[in-house]
This record gives sequence, structure tokens and C-alpha cells, in this order.
Amino acid sequence: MDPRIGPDTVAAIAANVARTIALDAEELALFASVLRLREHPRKAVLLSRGEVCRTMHYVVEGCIKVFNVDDEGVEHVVKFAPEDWWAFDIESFALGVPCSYGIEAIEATRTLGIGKDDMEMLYRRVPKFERFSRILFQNAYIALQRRVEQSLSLEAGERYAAFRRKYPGLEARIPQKLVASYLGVTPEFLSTLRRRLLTEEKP
Amino acid sequence: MDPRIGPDTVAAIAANVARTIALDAEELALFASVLRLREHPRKAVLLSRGEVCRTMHYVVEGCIKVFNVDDEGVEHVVKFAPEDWWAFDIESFALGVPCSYGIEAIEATRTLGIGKDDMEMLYRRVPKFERFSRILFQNAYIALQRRVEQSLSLEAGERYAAFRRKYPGLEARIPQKLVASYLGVTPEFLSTLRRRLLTEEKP
DNA sequence: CGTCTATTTGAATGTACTCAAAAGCGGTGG
DNA sequence: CCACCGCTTTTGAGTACATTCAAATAGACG
Repeated sequence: MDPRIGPDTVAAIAANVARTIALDAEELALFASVLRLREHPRKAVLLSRGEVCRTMHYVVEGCIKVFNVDDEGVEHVVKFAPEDWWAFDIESFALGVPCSYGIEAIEATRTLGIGKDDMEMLYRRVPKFERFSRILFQNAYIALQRRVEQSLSLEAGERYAAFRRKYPGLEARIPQKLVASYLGVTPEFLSTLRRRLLTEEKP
Repeated sequence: MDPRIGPDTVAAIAANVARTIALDAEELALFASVLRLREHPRKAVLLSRGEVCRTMHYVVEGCIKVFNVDDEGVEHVVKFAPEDWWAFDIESFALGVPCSYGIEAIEATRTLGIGKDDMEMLYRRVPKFERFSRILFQNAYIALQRRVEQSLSLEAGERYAAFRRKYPGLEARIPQKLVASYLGVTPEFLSTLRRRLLTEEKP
């Protein structure tokens, strides 16, 4: 794990933050100073269930899954985090309680991590970051609301279409059983769904 | 709508707030001064879709539903708010954007309302209220996460059992088609579910 | 009492699951 | 380089869960 971070990498996360708050050069330097670059091979565990989540992960390259495991041992993917997405357990990070989710790399992935202590330092020194976090959190809430509505009102084929709109191109990069898990259907059924779509498109 | 509020009513909401933050007599008086008591007959509209949500509603007596309507015109109940629950559209309230939910009284209902401006005054004068709101918001997020997990991993009978645990006694007070809407099943199917439970309990 | 809505019931249908087996695909070692 | 292993994906048959539609019954309210 080399903590040195190239300018391209900083530019990516800076652009992400800039969508919410404007930082001057000094603030940006302070922000960059707390970032920790990490390389995760495929299947690497970033957070395992029951741990306390102490790091906000920003994905520079690759893809991460956030998931939980139900009573029958079935894995449910809660969200994917490809390039330019954030991944962490908000509840656990904010409250310091054991997390109910696991986080793992699906591909070889490079992330920038911000520790909880560093984040609190940023809040004190650059209060704008409070706003950044609050909005990140609000967006997570809104995204979750959409998912609840969809899982209640759409059927599997429509949820699949929504997934493809939300994560363009991701489908080709990750195992389909993970897509099935995200949609809340079995891998077998997703397979037949896809077959149906193909035969309908060009009969 | 009589804005005068009896001591019992204040005691109820004060106890609710006290579960999160401790207020002294003066702070409590300031808090009580911004509360507005409102009486809503059955089916009264507290918020209609597209409006901006400017009030946090605390339910003193009765019951409220928060719902959205999908593309086919089907209503989906997102949550119920009986006595001692809060109901408002967090996204719309926080950001001032048009809400995507409707809020209506299911029974004749008395609520205490706090306006957005008053809430911001409280944040300035008694910063502890920031904490109160943040935790209210976090709890909403966590509750929503549970619902997503349940809608993916539980089947209708189990979701029904979970509903009865979450809202004890509520089932007897409200139309069953609303329960069905909350569970994400048709009223007909909920009816057969209930019949099955009865015949299984005492054969 | 009559009207309107909610609930129950049943039949036919559709959606998605389980189980089982075959086919595809990627890596690894001989 | 190829053969084999393990994992993912596909395919199909049979089944369970939940829906739609239609009609009968029960409740609530004016």
C-alpha cells in the first residue's frame, strides 16, 4: 500500500467533492493530506460484518460491493460502487456501532480512504465538509427511498432495466449472480430474463 | 385550529425529545413556544405530492400515513405514524424541493407541527437540536434500510408478522388495504394470508 | 334504509423459485 | 499446450407464491 497519491488521482476525488462544495488550494491540500491510497485485489475484504466502519472509501478504479447476509445465509447486494462512487456503512461510521454490512472488492480496486478522525479534523478546520457529508448522506437516503419504491412497485424485468440505467456498463464487468442478488432474484431467473430480452429484441 | 397546547400534550412531545437530548426548563419553554397544535379530520391532507414540505409533524393522537403513487396510479404506503411518531418528507423538508410523497390522516388526528424556520431558530439558539434532528434523520435511514432488506429477503407472511411487531395494535385501527399497501401485496392476498393464519392457529 | 366502500372467496393466470443437469469459461498444473 | 477442476451461466421441469378478475358478502356512514 503506497500512500503517495498521483495528481490524476487527486483530481478525480477533487472533482467529486467540487460537485458539492468549492475548495481553495489550501483547503484542497489539507484534504489531499488525509487521503490514503489502498490497492485491493479481487475479493479483498474492506469491511466485515460486525466490525466498526472507520473509513469512507472513494473508488478510484475497479468496483466494490456492499452487501448483507440474511438468516438463511443468502447474500443481498445493497449497492455497487464503481469508479467515482463512495462506499461505507453510514450508520456504523456515524455512530461507531458494529456494521451490519460487508464490503468487498469485486475487481482489483484502488480506493482513497478517509478515516473518521481525519474527517472530524476536516469538519473543525473546514466546516464546509460538514455540508459535504450531510449531502452525501442525504443522497444515500434518497437513493434508498427510490430502491424501496422500486422493490414494491416494479417487477424484476423493470428493476433490471433500472439497474442498467443506474450503473451503465457495469453489467459487463461483474458476475451476473451479483446483479441477481442486487435485483432480489435468483441467478437462474435473471438468466431467463436476459434470454427473453434477447429473443424479443431480434425475433 | 387552536394553537393553545395543554400540559399533557407538551409532556408527550417533551418525553419524545428527551429520549435524545436533555432540555432545561428554559429550553423546553422555547421549544414549546414554536409548537402548533393542529386537528385533522379523517382523510385530511397534510401534504400533497409536489408541494414543499415545511413542517415536521409529531402525532399526539390518531394516525397518519406517508405514501407515494406509482406510474400506474397505485398507492404505496411508505410508513405509518401513530401516536408518538414523526411524519414528514425529510428530503423535501431539508432541501426545500417538491416532495415525492403525500401525507394524510387515516383517523381523526391531532398533531404538533414545527415549521422549518422555527426549527432553524432552535438550531441557532439551542444547538442540541441539531443533534436531535440528525438522530431523527439517521433513525429514518436505518429504518429504511431494514425495510429494503425485508422486502428482498422476507416473503409476504413474514413481512406481515414484522409489521405487527413494529406497529402493535395498529392493524385493528386501520383499513386492511392500507396494510396490504404497506406490505406490497394486494388486499385480496392479504385477506387470504390472514385466513391461513387463523385456520393454522386453531384448527 | 340505501349507497358506497372494504373485505372475503374462488378460479384462472403469471411471476419467480427450487432442484437438477448440462454447457461454458477461466485458471492451473502437468 | 492441453486437460482438468471449480465456478458461473444456461436450460428445463415442476412447484409455490402472489396477482388479476369477477362476484358475493359485510360494514360504515349519511
